[in-house]
Amino acid sequence: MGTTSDGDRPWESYHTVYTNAKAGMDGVDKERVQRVIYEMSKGSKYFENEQRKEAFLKQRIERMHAQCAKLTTNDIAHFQMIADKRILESEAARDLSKIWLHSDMDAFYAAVEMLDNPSLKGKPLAVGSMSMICTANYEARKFGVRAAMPGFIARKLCPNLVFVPTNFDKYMYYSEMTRKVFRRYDPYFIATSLDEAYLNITDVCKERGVSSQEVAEELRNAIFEETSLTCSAGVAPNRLLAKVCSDINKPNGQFILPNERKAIMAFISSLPIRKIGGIGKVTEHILRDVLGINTCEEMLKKSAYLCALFSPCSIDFFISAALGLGSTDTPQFSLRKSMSSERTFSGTEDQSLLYQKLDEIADSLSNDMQIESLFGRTLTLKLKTASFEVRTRALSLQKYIQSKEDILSHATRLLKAELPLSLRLIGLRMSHFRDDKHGSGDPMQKTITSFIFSGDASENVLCDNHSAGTDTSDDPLIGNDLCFQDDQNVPSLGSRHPELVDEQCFNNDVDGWKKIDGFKSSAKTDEMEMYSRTESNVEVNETGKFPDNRAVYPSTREGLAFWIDDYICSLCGCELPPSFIEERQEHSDYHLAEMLQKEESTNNLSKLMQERPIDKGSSATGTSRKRQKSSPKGSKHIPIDFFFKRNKEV
DNA sequence: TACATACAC
DNA sequence: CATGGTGTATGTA
Repeated sequence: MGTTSDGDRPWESYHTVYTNAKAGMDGVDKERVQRVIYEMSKGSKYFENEQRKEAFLKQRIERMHAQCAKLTTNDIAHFQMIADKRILESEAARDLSKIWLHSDMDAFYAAVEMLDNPSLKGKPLAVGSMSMICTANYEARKFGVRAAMPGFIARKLCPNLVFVPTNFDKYMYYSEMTRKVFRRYDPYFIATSLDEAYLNITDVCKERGVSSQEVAEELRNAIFEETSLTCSAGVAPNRLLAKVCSDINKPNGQFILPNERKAIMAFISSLPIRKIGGIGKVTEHILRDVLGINTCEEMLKKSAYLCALFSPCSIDFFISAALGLGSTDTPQFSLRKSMSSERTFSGTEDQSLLYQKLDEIADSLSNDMQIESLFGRTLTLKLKTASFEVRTRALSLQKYIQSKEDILSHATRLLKAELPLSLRLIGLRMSHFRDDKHGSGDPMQKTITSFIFSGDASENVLCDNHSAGTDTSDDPLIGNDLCFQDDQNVPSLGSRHPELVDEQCFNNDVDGWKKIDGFKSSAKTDEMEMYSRTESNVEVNETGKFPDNRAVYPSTREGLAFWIDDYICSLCGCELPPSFIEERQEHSDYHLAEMLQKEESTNNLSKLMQERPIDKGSSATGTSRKRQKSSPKGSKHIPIDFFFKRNKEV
C-alpha cells in the first residue's frame, strides 16, 4: 500500500466517495474523471483534510496489519474455530420463508425535475447546487457526474450540465404516489427514504399464486403508469439481499434472487463487499488492504482473521453478510434518539457573526423540538473549522429543555469555551429526551403514535419508523468492530415477540425516512439527496422554505381519500379499525381542520407551529417519539392504546 | 457521559 | 467562489 504512484499519477491516490462506479457509469473515462476531481480539489482546505484523514486510515491499517502478523498458527486455529462456530450458528438461523422486494426509484429527484420540465429531457442534469449535487440523471452520469459531488467539479466534467435546485415538496408529492402503490402490495411496507422502500410480498405471491418476478413487474408497471417515473426492484429472501438486487439491473430493471440457498451463495460469493449496505469506503479499504478481502467469498475464507481483528458485533455482521443472511421480519417502530440542526456558511472568525449563527440554529432546533413536543437533556455542539476539522462538545443537564433560550444559553457557553476559532459550520443536537408520557399534553399522544406507525413507516407520518428493524441502516462501524447491522442480529430480536417491542434494534432500514433523500444507489450511491429534515419538516418547516405544498401540488391530503381499505388514513397512515367510528370521524376532522388552518395561514406556519405543538400529523418521518402528537383531538376517548404495542420509550 | 467515527440517504 | 444535513450506532476512555 504505501505510496503507490503518488509521484507520477497523484490523482490515483485521492479517493472520494463519489468516484466509485455506480449505475450508469459504465462507459465513463474513469481516469479522466479522477484527474479532473483531483485537479479541482488539490490545494483546497477540503482536500488537505481528506489527506489527513487518509493518513490516519493508513496508520490504522498498518496497525491492524501488524496485529495480523503477530498471530501464531495456534492463534489462527483458535480463531478459525470461533469463526466456524459463528458461521454454523448463523447458517442455522437462515430463513428462506419470506420474499422481500426492494424498490428504488431511478435518479429520483432528477427524474421528477425532468417530468416537471420536459425541456430538460435528453440533457445532462444535476439536482443541487454548485456546492453539492444531490442527484444526477443518466445523461450526466456519462460524464462521471454523481450525487455527493460538488457542482463546480461536475461542471468541469460536463460543461453543458444543467443545474436545478432541489424542490422537496415535489419529490414528496411523487414519493407519496409511489407509496400508494406500495401500500397495495404491503400495507406495512418500510420506506427508507423518499425513493426507496422494502415490501414483504410473501403473502401477495402466495395468495395470488403468482411469482415474485410477476409481482415485481406488475409493481414497477403500476408505478410507471401512476407516476411516469421508472424504478428498479430487487427480490430476495431478506432485505439485505433485496437491496443489493435492486441495484443489479438499474435503471428500470429488476433482479430476482430465488429463495434457494445454493442460488444465494452463488450470487453472494463473487459480490464485492462494498455492495453490501453498511460496508462503506473505510471498511472496504480496511478489509482490502489488511486482509485482501474484496468479495463475500473472501470474507468467509478469511473469517478467522476477522475474528482476530474485530469485535463480535462486527464479526457477526461480516459473517452474516457473507452468507447472504439478512432481516426477514418487519421491524417495529422505534423512538427518536436525537434531533439536530446544523448549517454551513462561509468560514469566519467573527465572533458576533458566529454567535448570531448559533442563535439561528438554536431557534431552528427549538422549533423542530416543539413540533414533536420533545424535551431533551443532553446538548451537543458541533463545529467544523475552516480547515474541515470536526469537533463536538457535549453537555448533560439536570433538567429537560426545549426553548430556544435554554438551548442557546447552554450552547453559548459551549461555544465560548472553544473560541476563538475560524468556523465554517455550527450545529446543535439534543438527545436524551424525556420519556414523558405526556410531556405536552395529551396523554394519548403516544399511543396513537404507535398506531400510526404501524403502517409503514415511513410514510407517513408520523411514524417513525425507523428503527426497528433492521436492516440496513446502520452500519457497522469499523474500527475494530462494527457492528452489524442488520440482519443478523436481528434475527434473534425479530423472533421475539413483536408485541413488546423491543426496540433494541432499531433502526435500520427504516430509517430512511428522515432524510430525504433519495439517493441511492448504485453501488453506493446514487443519488443522495440530502436534505434532511424529515419529511415532516418539509411539510412543516417548509413553512419558510417552500410555499406550502398543498397549494402547489395536490398532495394526498387534498385528495382526501381518507380511509384506505377502510382503516388506514391516507393522509398520515394511521390505522383505526372499522369499529372506531367516532374516532375516525374525529381523525378526519382533524385533518380537515389542519388543512383549513394551513390555508389560512400559509404564511404563518411557523407561528402556527410554535403555538401548537401538534404537528400535523402528517409529517412523516419523524420518528417516532413524540410525534404523536398528532393525534388530533380525537384522542379524547380512545383507548386505542391497547391496540398498539407499546414500547418502551427509552 | 463525552467524543470521535462510520455510514446511510 | 465553491465539498451538505439529519440520524443512528459503536468503541473507547
